[in-house]
Amino acid sequence: MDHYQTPLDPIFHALADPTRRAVVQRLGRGPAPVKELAAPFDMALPSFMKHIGVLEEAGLIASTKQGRVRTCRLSPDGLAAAERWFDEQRAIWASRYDNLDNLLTTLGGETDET
Amino acid sequence: MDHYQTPLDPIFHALADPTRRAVVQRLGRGPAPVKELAAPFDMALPSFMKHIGVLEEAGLIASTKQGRVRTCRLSPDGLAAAERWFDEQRAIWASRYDNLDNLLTTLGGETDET
DNA sequence: CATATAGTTAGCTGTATGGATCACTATCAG
DNA sequence: CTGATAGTGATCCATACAGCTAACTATATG
Repeated sequence: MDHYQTPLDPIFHALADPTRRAVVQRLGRGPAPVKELAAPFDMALPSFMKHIGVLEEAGLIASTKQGRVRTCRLSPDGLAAAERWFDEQRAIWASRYDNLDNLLTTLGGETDET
Repeated sequence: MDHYQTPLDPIFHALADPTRRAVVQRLGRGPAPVKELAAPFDMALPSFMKHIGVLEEAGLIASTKQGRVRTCRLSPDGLAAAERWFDEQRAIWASRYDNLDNLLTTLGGETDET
């Protein structure tokens, strides 16, 4: 049961770029062909395609080619993996505050919450 | 109304490295001096300090120096900013499904919004 | 068939990144 | 004062990254 986790490095790396985050955001509204995705950006197509490649490698998007058009869509698993990491962190802080709370409680001898 | 938002680029970039994520995770359990943070990693101190620098620049951690010891602690704002981005994305997907729902409803001939 | 469209492949380039070393400062312990 | 400890600062190096152009393939379309 190895719970094979999506590697976070490429996911966060992919998200560390405004162009790529914008693409993710746009795809959140639904699938789109590369050409349309590229339109808002002042960038040569090959350069833009690299971003698509990075996103796809990271498992954040998926794409299929039909005729000469490649359509991209969001693949929520990647995002979910990243969110999971944040959840873990929050769990850690939480347990820390619990401990602090326990400590204070122990020291104070009484739990007064107001 | 500029709502000066913490820039996401450096935050995600900082998180795109296992060493740095590990540091964040460790600091989630409470503050620690650099030396202690560096211990688990097989890396020269100056190299490790760069990671600390990246995290601090990104606003993910803060540090203060007392005597010759620099103590680092988590600064939750950075993490929060990143999480906020995920929240936005989820909101977008959600509205998309809403639209799909509306569309289907419209096609069905009735607008029912509970 | 001729041409436009949508990607793809293959380089090239400047800058950033992650690592190392060496030399240095500043503090604490005897 | 002497030495050890905890960071800093200043390079240096190899690799990765983000952008470019130019040339190519493959699919529509007139």
